[in-house]
Amino acid sequence: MTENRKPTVMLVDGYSLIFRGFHALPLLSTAQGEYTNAVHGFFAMLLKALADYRPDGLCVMLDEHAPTFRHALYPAYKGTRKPMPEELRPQLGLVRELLAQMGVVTAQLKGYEADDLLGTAAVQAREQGMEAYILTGDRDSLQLVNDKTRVILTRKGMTETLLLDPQGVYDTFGFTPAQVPDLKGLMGDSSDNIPGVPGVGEKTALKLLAQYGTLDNVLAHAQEIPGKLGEKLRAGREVALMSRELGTICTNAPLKMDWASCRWDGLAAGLPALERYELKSVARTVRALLGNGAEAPGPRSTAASRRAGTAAETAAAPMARESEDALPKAPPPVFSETLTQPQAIRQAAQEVKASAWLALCRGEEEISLLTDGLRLLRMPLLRDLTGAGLYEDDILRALEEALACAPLVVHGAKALMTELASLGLGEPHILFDTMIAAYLLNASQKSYDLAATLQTEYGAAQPAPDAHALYALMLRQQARLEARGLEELRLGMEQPLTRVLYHMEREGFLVDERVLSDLGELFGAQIEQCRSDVYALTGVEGFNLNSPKQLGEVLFERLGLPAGKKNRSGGYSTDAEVLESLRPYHPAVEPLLRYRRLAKLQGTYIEGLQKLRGKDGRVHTTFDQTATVTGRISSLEPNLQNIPIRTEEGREIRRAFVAAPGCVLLDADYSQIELRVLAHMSGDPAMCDAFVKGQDIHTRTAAEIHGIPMENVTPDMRRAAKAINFGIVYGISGFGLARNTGLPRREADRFIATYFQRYPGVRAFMDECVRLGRERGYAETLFGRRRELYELQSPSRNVRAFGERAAMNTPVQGTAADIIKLAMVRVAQGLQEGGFGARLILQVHDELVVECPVAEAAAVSALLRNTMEGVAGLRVPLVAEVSQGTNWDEAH
DNA sequence: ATCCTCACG
DNA sequence: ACGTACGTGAGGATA
Repeated sequence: MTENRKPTVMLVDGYSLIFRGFHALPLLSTAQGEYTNAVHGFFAMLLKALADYRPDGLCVMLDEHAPTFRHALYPAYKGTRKPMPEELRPQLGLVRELLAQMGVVTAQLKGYEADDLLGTAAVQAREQGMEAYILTGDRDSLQLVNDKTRVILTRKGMTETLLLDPQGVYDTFGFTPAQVPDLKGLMGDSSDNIPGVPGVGEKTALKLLAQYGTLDNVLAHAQEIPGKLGEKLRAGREVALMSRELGTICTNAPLKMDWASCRWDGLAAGLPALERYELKSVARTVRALLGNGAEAPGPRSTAASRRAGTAAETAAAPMARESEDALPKAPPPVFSETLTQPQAIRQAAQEVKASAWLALCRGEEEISLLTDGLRLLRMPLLRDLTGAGLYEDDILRALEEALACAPLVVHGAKALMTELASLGLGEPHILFDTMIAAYLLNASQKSYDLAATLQTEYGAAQPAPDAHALYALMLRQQARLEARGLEELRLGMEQPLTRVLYHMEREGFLVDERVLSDLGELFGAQIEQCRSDVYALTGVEGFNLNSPKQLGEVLFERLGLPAGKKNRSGGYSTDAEVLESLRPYHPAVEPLLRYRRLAKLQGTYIEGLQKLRGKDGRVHTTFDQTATVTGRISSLEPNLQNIPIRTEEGREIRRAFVAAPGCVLLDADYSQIELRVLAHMSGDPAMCDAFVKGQDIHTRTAAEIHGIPMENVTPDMRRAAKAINFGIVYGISGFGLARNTGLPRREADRFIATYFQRYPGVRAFMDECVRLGRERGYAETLFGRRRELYELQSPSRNVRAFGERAAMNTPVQGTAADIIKLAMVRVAQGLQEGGFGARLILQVHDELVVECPVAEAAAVSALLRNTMEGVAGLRVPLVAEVSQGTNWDEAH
């Protein structure tokens, strides 16, 4: 914002506008018979005001359907209200739904009316140096008007409004803002059933206030007022004071405004739904509004900012639409055409450019586009356009412009963005990613390609994959996401994250080839040494050390070493655990283990990274946002989430990951995020206490288990406790703990029993996870992400037991994943808004890596830490530690 | 393609 | 009596 003016926010009295719309317009309805006149009216008024005043922020206040503090004061409050017309009721939900899709923040609070939220928010805005517009049709709000708060009063014709400052209120109505409650005290309000002084109407009330200024002063002078009026005032003193109280808007409701989330740059996301409800002119207005918008749409607000920002506010209830039959179907395209002639494509590009949104489907041979006019256009794949010379540059440019300005419905936004970039085209705006939606609806699929997604959504009767099918798919998915309360996660977390990941992929991580090749030579020599040592010490030459089969034969048959476990296909296991146990029995085991370690490092990391290092000297991983059942992201080609760190030799590889000249690497790590999430979700007192006090959690656990002071905990005790804490998060078993710690099974069992005695909240939480998993068929994170738990239905007790552990682990691992995802979106936003040159380049589940110009290091470190620690608002603190270095080893 | 092994959180 | 820690991806061998 370049204007030299204070930031402004528009606060909207939602139901006031909805009622006004309902009464001002005839009963419009959709082809399916849904009434939409109030919705239409509401948005017409809202959009007009946005266009006229262009506020920086927007928040819609809604009423809760519950008694308010005013009912406690006066049970008959609003007692004369007629029941809501049946034609109106469903429209309330519709407005909420559309607002949610548009990313418009709504606020509502049990026990308070929208007026009170308007007043509270206006006061907070003022306190924070902002100005507020209150958009309403209700004159009560005039009492909120002051030098920083103005009311936009809707008038008869719906689009006609009156902007009122204090002077304007007085000039128009003959009273000051401060006199509004006094007026109510005297004259009452029949619509809210506020009594007022019997026998005193508007005329008298205004006259009294004009003469005495305030109600208190009127009452103080009641003795001197002659005649019937004086009598009425003296008799009505109590009712006047109560009526004033009823008519006074509360400005300190327990609502904390998070202005950063009060944005309206995501309105376009509501366009498909507006089309679906046949709100054509509203859709047109949205388009026009965004088209003329001076400011570029910024990153959208996030789920947590909406939730955390208004701590006492209840989330907007999505319309429940669980019935599969009721799912909306896409109307058929009005026109479908295959375009091969330059002239036709050029013309189509113009049409596409003018469209409010586009569904875009990239097939094998062609690309298809569906416009907001439901015209389906097919044309040869973009890539081919640059080839054959068939199409000229202006077509490409027209398409580029079209794709850059029209919000897109696509399957796999990140891949598309990458592809467009490779064609030299700009970055599109993403409205709806059906791949992300499919993942949120079911994270357990093997594949999320379009064919698989259509398959899950339609079964055998799936439509052919084109842009129209994509659009229909979106409508179905959107309804199902809403019904499950997952739209917030799509709009506020996953889709914004897609863009962040895209940029991280493009940035890449600089790899110092020299470090890699030096290390490769060193390892190569040592590998050869180990190999010949193994041959010499076993007396068997030339067998393949990489072959578990050959190795097993040598170790267990020729040398007769004691075989440990078998692997799944019945062969001897030769994994590190088995080899470790063989160490004392044969001198060849030592070099063999070393061979294994080094060969892994050489093959997977040294050689693997060298192959994938690009011309820019950087490795560009691909993040897969739909790969894991828990909500984590994964990294591939190369996988940068499993770069060695646990062994000294492995750690060396990290020294090859470096910052560009003039930059440092910042590495920000969440400390114990999963255990903190567990503490929060379980609410276990001891565990929460440990984190609140900033104690070392493993030491505290050891102290609890042994019933000793923390000072007396030995390193061994701490180690065991650490293993238990890990095990707890995984869905512990005595066997697993025993195997991992080397403790006897009996002792492991005892430890677990004692643990649960000390942390009863954790046990209760785990039991509840399993119970809920069985009851609902899925596990859920704090943010509402779900994982289906098919395993709990299995006839096999092993599979069921696995399902139970997943039921316990997923809420914890998944919530941690949600938290860092949100942090990434916020960090990216913070870096952009702060104008920093620093860039996010990697995420490793609880760690973020940023490449940062040296001069920005301090500021960006603080931004990272504050953002990461501030995203969630758990009942225990989140702690992020940031360190820096010129290579990744140093920075970690 | 699938298994085994092993790198990470 | 049974088999068990949660979540990933890559490389090499084997079928």
